Amino acid sequence: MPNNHFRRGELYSVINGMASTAVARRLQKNFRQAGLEITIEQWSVLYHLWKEDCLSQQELCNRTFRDKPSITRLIDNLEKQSLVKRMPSKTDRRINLVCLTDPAKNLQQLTIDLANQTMSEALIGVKKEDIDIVKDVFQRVYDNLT
Amino acid sequence: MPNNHFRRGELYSVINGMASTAVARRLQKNFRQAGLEITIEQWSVLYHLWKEDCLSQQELCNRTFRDKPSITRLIDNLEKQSLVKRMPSKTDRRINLVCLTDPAKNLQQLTIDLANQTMSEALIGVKKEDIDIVKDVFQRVYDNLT
DNA sequence: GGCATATAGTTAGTTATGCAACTAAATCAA
DNA sequence: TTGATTTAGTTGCATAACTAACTATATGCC
Repeated sequence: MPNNHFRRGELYSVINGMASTAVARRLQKNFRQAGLEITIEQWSVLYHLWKEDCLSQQELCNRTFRDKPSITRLIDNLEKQSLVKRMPSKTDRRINLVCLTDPAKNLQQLTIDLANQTMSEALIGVKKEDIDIVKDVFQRVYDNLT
Repeated sequence: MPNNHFRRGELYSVINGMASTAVARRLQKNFRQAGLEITIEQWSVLYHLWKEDCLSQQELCNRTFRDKPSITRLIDNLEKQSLVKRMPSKTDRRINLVCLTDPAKNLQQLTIDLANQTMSEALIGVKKEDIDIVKDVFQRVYDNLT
């Protein structure tokens, strides 16, 4: 039983260490080699805006699983690079709608190709069913804890 | 096919966002509620030292999947809290062996119990076989990229 | 022995994260 | 309508991450 218990801590350690470094690092590297100055965190925000433009910061928090200060600062940095603009909502003056600029729209295809390529490299030898299981497990974990 | 491709980027987004925040945040919170002042990153270093004490910083890099500057500063902070000590190796003067102090040894049982409890909460409704699949997938991903 | 190369660790600079405390606007209720 | 509560976003502070450049020691080759 102590052995069984210990393995859960280990699982945490493995998931946290591997997932959040190896893939992220490779993707970041591929971005840089392609001459792109964006971080993967910034990219994850753009990713959701490409799916649906002009989201509120709160909505970006929900979709990227980040807290509000993190999003505030990611948007700050994206705005400095002229990739997004904060547009005050007309119906609720508390809300900033975060909208893509034209340069950001042009990044979509290239960066998504790079992400696909990176994930393909990462997933060599992994069965499609297992990928679905990983997604289900993380969804369940997220639901359990929030 | 474009749709299929898009889903891999999404997978990255899901794994990175969910795994590295929800579980980590909960575990950190449980540590703090128990009056422990350590971060989960610091804990992950201690975790490997409890399994094998007096590892070199390079060995801690390998086992925690972190780079050298990250480990340098984690050890700096752990040393400030008197949880580890850097001991120069007698056979190779480049090497610091990182060794646990007595206070750190006393933290082992409590923090591992908290980690187990957190992972149990996180994994409610997840089948044991699926947990093993997740571990295998992440091992494979890590091997593919390093 | 002596020089090139590899390895262990540190430092500096930028970005990101979490938490707590804050402002401003909207909503709800008496 | 006014006063309390909720929601959206920002700011300050501490820790952690990556990269690149650095020092110091060890190893390998001639």
